[in-house]
Amino acid sequence: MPRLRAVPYLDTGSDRDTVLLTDRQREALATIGTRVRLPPRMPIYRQQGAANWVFAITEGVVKSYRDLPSGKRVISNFLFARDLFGLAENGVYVNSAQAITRVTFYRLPVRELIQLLKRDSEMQFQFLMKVTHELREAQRRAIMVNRRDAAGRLAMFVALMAAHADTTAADAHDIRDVPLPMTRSDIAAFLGLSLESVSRAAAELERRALVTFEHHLAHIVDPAGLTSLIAAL
Amino acid sequence: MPRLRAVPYLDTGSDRDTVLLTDRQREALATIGTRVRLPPRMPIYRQQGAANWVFAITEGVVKSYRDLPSGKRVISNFLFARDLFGLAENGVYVNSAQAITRVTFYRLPVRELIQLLKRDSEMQFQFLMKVTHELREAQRRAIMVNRRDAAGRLAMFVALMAAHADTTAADAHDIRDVPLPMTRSDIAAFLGLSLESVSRAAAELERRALVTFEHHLAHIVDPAGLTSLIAAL
DNA sequence: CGTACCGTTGAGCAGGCTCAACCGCTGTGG
DNA sequence: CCACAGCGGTTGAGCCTGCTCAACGGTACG
Repeated sequence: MPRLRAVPYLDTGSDRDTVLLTDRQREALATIGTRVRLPPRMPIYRQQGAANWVFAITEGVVKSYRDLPSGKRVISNFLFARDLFGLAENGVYVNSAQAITRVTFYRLPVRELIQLLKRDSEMQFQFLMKVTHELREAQRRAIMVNRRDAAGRLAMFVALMAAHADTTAADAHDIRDVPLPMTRSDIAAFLGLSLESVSRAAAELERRALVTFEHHLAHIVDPAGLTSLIAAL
Repeated sequence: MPRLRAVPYLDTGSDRDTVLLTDRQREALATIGTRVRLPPRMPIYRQQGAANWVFAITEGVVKSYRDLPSGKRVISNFLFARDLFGLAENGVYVNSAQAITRVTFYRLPVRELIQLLKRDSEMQFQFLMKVTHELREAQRRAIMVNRRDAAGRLAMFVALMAAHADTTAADAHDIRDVPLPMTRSDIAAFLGLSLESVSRAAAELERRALVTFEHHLAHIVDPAGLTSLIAAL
């Protein structure tokens, strides 16, 4: 059943992401939606396509990207478990979406979802908090990409992925091994860098003994050093 | 009374911004809120301050910005009539806000607003659409700032301001005179450029006979040329 | 009239982009 | 079984453009 993850607008005392939705609400969503499982690299929808569904991830990683007139590809966001995706405008998706890992999500028909939200005001409020959360995250990403130096951007990216990693760890700061299921090219398209720059930035972080990279895993060697580099924006 | 402006998620047939909120809903908001008028440059709230209010602009321009540890200042957004601002996380504002022009807004107490939204599901839906709209705009801004060339960024900025300008013109593309009430420094902090680069970019747009700048007004000389420069991202 | 602020312009520097070569791995077809 | 192409990734050389530092002009205000 679908879940949602969001930091609340108002203070709730705990600084952990609040798990939204009651069991009853999750059941209602599961009832109107369809559970779908897809293999890696599978396209989910294309920009300008009719936006008939909103998607709620339960497992895996999805990328949301946009192809620009020039042919450049920008990745707006990576989506994880308990995230929503399927942003649209005037009935058409503004981005394309594609599975990165094997992914499981609930496919929710928009019109029925809207009716459900209008009937269940508490659940609609959870969705409002979720979208508000995404707006904050988008601002944070904008600040990250604002940095001039590639190493700093990549450092922030690793920290961001660490925050999204399995929350089984008691504290996000204790996470040392960060899975990076996306390719270098995806990271570049997300950070607004060339993929060569990402590669060089990774080499620099290793040279500075902050993070090591192997395959699709980043290992944080010096959390304090990484944090101070991130704070230097 | 407050209004909201948003492009809907679903197709409504018209591509104009849909004016949200019924008269009754606007009255309800005016009842719980306070109408406030401020002179230019007046601070409204500070980042990390207790987030007790959400604001709905009826007239004027506001900037929402963030001071980074390094001392750099980033402008996340400019807000216009029929915009909401006051984004918070865990009960504290994530940005600071300051009036640019003389501004009038409704100051809505968050807790009462939430209660009102939970009671009036249709109005809550309008707010959900508004935040969704802002999320799309944030993605669009991210793409704008992604550009390498300063002239292209400034061109997109002028087009963005034209879209926000008085919608008295029948078509946004017909707007030639675009007020830019913010300083060059504000534009630079918004676009992620140095203010010298903004100045040089303005000079280049004038040299290319696309836009002329005087005081706080941009005059679009060659709309087609400007559009093609913008599309070249 | 001096000061402060906004804005413009110039010189030199630095960091990221482009183009290009190269490595290792994988899947394919002769 | 091997040759080859394709893809992801790394590294190097040189260029380009935006940043920094600096000087200067115009305007508003005490």
